[in-house]
Formats: sequence, C-alpha cells, structure tokens
Amino acid sequence: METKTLILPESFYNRDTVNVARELIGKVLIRKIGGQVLSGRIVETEAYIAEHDPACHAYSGKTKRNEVMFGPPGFAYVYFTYGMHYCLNFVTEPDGVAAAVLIRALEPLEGIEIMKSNRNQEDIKNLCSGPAKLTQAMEIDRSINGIKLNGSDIVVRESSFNDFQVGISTRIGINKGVEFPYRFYQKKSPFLSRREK
DNA sequence: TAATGGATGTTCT
DNA sequence: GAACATCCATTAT
Repeated sequence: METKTLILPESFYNRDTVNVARELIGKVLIRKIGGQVLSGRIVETEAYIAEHDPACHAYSGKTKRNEVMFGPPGFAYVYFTYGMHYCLNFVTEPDGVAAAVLIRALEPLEGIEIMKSNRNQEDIKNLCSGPAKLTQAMEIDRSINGIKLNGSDIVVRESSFNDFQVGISTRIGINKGVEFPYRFYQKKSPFLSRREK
C-alpha cells in the first residue's frame, strides 16, 4: 500500500503557477496561533506571474514590498492594501522567478468560534469569503510575510474530500491583465468571494 | 440583487 | 499625488 504525503512539499509549489493555483483548490489551510488551530478548505485562488502579467505586483521589478515573490517557492507573501486589508499568497516557481497564488476564499473547518470573534460576524459563509476576510479571520498580517509554509504558523495539507469540480474565470478586482483566466474555484461552494452566476 | 462611495495607509511615480 | 489583487453600509431597482 502506497502511503500518501499529507503535507504539501516544496516541490508542489516549485511548478507552473497556474497549475499550482488550480491544484490548491480543495487543500486545507491550517493557521496555528497561540495554541489554537484555525483551518479551512481552499475554495478560491488566483495566479499572479510577473513575467507576462501586468496585474502582478512584481511585474515592474523587485521592490521592498514584493521581494518575497522573487525568492524560493513554498513561502508566504502577505501584502497590505486599501489602507486596512491584508492578503495571503503562496510563492511559486523557482528562486529568482517572481510568481504567487492569492488565496481568495476558504470554507471554515476548525476554530470557527474564534473566527466569528475575529470577524465580529456570526454567519459562517461570511467568515473567509474574500482575500481580506480570511486574513482577518485567521489573524494573518505583515508578521507572516516571508515565513516558510509548513512551519509553526501556517501548514497546507491534502484533504480526503476531493469530490468536486473546479471552475475557471478571469480575476477579480484588477484593471490590468484582465483577460487571463487565472482564477480557480470550487464549483457550487457557498463560501466563494462571489456567487456563481 | 445591483450599484455606489467612503474608510484608510502604504507604495510607487 | 495617484493607485491599490477590498470590504461594508447605504441607496436604488
């Protein structure tokens, strides 16, 4: 009997970013903080690739803000935007290649009461249904930027439930690179940042 | 259900 | 000075 690796290895991220974004759908994000465990299924992602993608933060070269994207795969890139929000990405592709996957929505699994408190929100469908909502629910901020995945703060693992379809669309909230079909989501999930049409 | 505009601060031009 | 990988409350349909 073949044993299955539960935690996604660095090699999972050291690949084409679009494939990583698609295959992250259904995986489980685990946030460990203060002895507590918060977790959720990834139901929505987007790929950002500096080489040809003007919507990518690293498209115009390396800066203090985006330097983590230029580093090795399997690290967290967290940025601050719109004056009040944080967003979580996983760095992909080899060291020196700037690309990442934005985590846009989760289906809450563990620590739901803590997430409700963090979000001041009782509706489970409104805890992690957006990139800035899930960082608020999971207490992710600038201190997470540049940390290695699968360490003491954030772990990503396989899920035993894989009976779902993956939808593809253009990305949300951007003005450049709008034509790329780089958004992936679990079809029929009630926990997406936008309802399916 | 859809469209609008305000909140808020960091980064880049 | 402008833009920004967003969210929320308010208003209109």
